[in-house]
Amino acid sequence: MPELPEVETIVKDLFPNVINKNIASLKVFSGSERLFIKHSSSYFKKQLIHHSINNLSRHGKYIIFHLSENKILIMHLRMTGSMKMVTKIDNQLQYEKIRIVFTDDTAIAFMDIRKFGTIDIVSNLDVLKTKLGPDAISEGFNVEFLTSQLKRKQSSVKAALLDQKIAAGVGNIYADEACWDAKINPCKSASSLQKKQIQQLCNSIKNVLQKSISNRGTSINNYMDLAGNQGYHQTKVAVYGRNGEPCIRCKATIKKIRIVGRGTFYCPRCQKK
DNA sequence: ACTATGCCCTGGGTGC
DNA sequence: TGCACCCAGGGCATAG
Repeated sequence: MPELPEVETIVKDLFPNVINKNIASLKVFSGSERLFIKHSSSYFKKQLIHHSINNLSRHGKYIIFHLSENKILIMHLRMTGSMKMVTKIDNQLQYEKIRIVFTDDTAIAFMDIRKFGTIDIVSNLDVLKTKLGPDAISEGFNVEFLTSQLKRKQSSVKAALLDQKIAAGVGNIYADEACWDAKINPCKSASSLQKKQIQQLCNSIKNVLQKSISNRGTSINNYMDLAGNQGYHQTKVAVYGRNGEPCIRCKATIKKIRIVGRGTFYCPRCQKK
């Protein structure tokens, strides 16, 4: 599932392939109906065609295409969305839902097995600002901000880390990895963390995300990069998906529990409550 | 206002 | 081998 490091990898790879290109057409395949709930596919075609991509950015798990005439295309891959660079004439890929074709006949194919992915066209980024806090690897995400947020949270640390208004881009895998790295029990009440623990947690979140970015993301489940290759970070995870296996720090057995409906992995010895 | 829960969806895994 | 069932979880709507 693409979280911040996976989306970051995709955006970095996508950049040289799309920047300053002009959109010639939008191909819409069957099974893409959910993508077009907010607006019709013809609306999207009208909005996109003849526009150029001036810039590309990311906030949390959202991919942001900055188009000419101040139009903005926002994509979210959710659980199983992926993209691949193809050409206009390539056959439809498996699970391909839409294809954005450029005037040089290259194209972005958007695939999605479970159809949870979303696209939207907006005129400014207000829609993201209202639902997202600072990006977890940005300067805005720091000890002061995290402290102010955790203090007033009436939930577990794990639930707080999954809250995109607190740590935009952190998902289930990196929330668990960060808690393990900071030696904090994910069940612990967020508001009960000591100053030192919050400092450690903030550092751990950034370190865990940056390490994964340098490994081109974690390929557990369906994540693939723009070229269809897996990341390398799945061999580096400390707890996620390792229930029953020994903790790499203290050799105790990793446990799996559920917190706010999400599978949560932790070491009961070095992440005491 | 807040937090928790169910839902969307499909492929892969498990157990009978 | 077949088939029913369960699980994975991001973000949203809804319930409490």
